[in-house]
Amino acid sequence: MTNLHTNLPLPELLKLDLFSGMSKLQIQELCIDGKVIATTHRECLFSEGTVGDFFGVVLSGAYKITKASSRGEDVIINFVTPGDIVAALIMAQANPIYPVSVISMGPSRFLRLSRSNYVNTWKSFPGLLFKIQNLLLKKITHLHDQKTLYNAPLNQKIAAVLIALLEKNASNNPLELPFPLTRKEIANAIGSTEESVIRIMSDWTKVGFIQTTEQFIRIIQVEKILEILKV
Amino acid sequence: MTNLHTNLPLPELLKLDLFSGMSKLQIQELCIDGKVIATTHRECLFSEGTVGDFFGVVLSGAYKITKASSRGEDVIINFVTPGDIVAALIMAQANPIYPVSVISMGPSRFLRLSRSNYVNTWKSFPGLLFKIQNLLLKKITHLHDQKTLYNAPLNQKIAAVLIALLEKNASNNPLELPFPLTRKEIANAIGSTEESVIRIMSDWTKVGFIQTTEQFIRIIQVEKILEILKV
DNA sequence: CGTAGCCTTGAAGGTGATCAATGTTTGTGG
DNA sequence: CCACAAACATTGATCACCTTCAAGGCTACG
Repeated sequence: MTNLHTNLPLPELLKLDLFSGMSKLQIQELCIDGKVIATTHRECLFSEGTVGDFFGVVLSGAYKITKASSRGEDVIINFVTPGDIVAALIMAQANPIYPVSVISMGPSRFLRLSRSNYVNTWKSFPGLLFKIQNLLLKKITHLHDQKTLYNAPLNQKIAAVLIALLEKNASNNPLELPFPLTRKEIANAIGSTEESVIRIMSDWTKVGFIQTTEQFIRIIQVEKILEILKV
Repeated sequence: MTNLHTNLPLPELLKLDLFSGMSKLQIQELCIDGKVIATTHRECLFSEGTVGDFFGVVLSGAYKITKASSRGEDVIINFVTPGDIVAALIMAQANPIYPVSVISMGPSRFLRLSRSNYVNTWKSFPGLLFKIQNLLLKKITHLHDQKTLYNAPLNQKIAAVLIALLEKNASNNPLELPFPLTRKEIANAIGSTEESVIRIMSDWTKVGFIQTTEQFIRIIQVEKILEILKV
C-alpha cells in the first residue's frame, strides 16, 4: 500500500457534506492523525476478516466493497465514491473486524483516520454522528431498493446499477462513469454472470443506448435506460 | 390502531441491550412520552411514504419491514423481533418520511417514542448512539449476507431465512418460530414465488426436516437445514 | 512475446416463474 | 351458529430466462 503522508487537504475536506458548517480548526481536530492514501487500480484498502483499526473518507476515484460468497466468487456489496464514509459503522464496536474488503477501482485517494480518533473525538460531536447516520441511511435505502429488484429481469437490474452510479457522480453530458467498471463487476453486483451481463449490454451498445471505450462506460441515451427501469 | 396508554414497562426495558448499564431514571428520561402499542396480526404500525414522527423498540412478537416493488408485490426487507429498534435511523433527518412499512406478525407490542425525543434527548447520549450504530451494523451485515446468497439456489435462500429467524429467537428445543410466517412471506423475503417455496418446504416436511402446525413453523432437524447452507 | 485481464459468441440444459385449479383453514357478519 | 369470504397451502403442466460450459479474440503490460 502506498502511504503518501501529506498534509490534510483542507480545501477538499471543506467541500464535504460531512464537515459542512464546521470550522477549519474543528476539521483539523476531527482529522488528527489523518493520512491521505493513494491507491492504484485493483489495490486493496483493507481485507475482510482483518482487524479494523481505521475508517475514513473517499476523496477521489472509487472503491468497491466486496464480500466473499460461499463459492469463490466475490460479491460486490456496493460502490463508494468521493464524500462517502467507509467503515465508520464498525468503529463503534469493541474489537472491530472488517466484515468486507475494499478495493480501488482505478487510481483513487482515501483519507485514512484512526479508530481511536472516532471513539474519542467524533463521539462527542452529536451533529457529526447524525450526519453519519444520514449517510448510512442512504446506503441502507439503496440496499433496500436493490432488494426491491430481486425478482426483476436482468436488464432492469443492470439498468439500476448504471443509474445508481450515475446519480452518485454529478458528471457532465454525455454521462460517463468516471472509473473503470467491468461486466464481471456488474454481474457480481447484481448476482448474475459475466456472460449474461455482456449479452444485454451488447444489445444496448448495438442500439446506441451506451458505449464502452477503454473500460469506461458512457451512457448515451439515459432516457432509454430509465425506461427499462419503469417497465 | 389500538392505543393502550400504559405506564412504561420498566422491567422489560431494563433487560434490553439498548439500555444496559443505564439507571431507571435515565431510561425514564429517554422514554418520556413513550407509549406501549399493542398490534394484532397483519396490523400496520406505519406506512411507507407517511411522515415519520415516531420511532421505537419492539417489545414482544414480531414485525415485518416491507417495501412496495415496481409491481404490486410487497418485498419484505427484514423481520424485527424484541429488542430491535425501528425507524431510529431516519429520525436524524430534517423531515423524515418512512421509507418502508412495518406490519405486525401475530399479536405484538411496540414501545412508541416521539421523534422530538430522539432529536433532543437521545442525541446527547453518545453511548446510546453508539449502541444504535451497533444495532444498525447487525442489520446491514445481515443485508450483506443476503446479497452473498444472490445467485444461490432457492433451497439455500429459504434455509438462510429460517436459520436467521431462529438465531434472533433464542427459543427452546424443538426450535419453533414464535410468530406466524407464511410461505408467501418467505417468498417475498427472498425474491421468489409462493409456489416455489412451497415445493421446497413440502419436500423438507416429507423428509422430516421441518413441520408446520397452524402457521407456526417448527424446525425438527436444524443440522440438516444448516447442511443445505454449507453446500 | 507471452500472460493476464477483459470482452464476445454459441449451444445446451436446468431452475424456477407463470398460469390454473383445488383443498383447507381462518375469520366475519347476518 | 351458520354461511360465505378471505387467507393460506398445494399440485401439475408448460416454458422462458438465465446459467453453465466451451472456445476464441482483443488489448495492455511486463
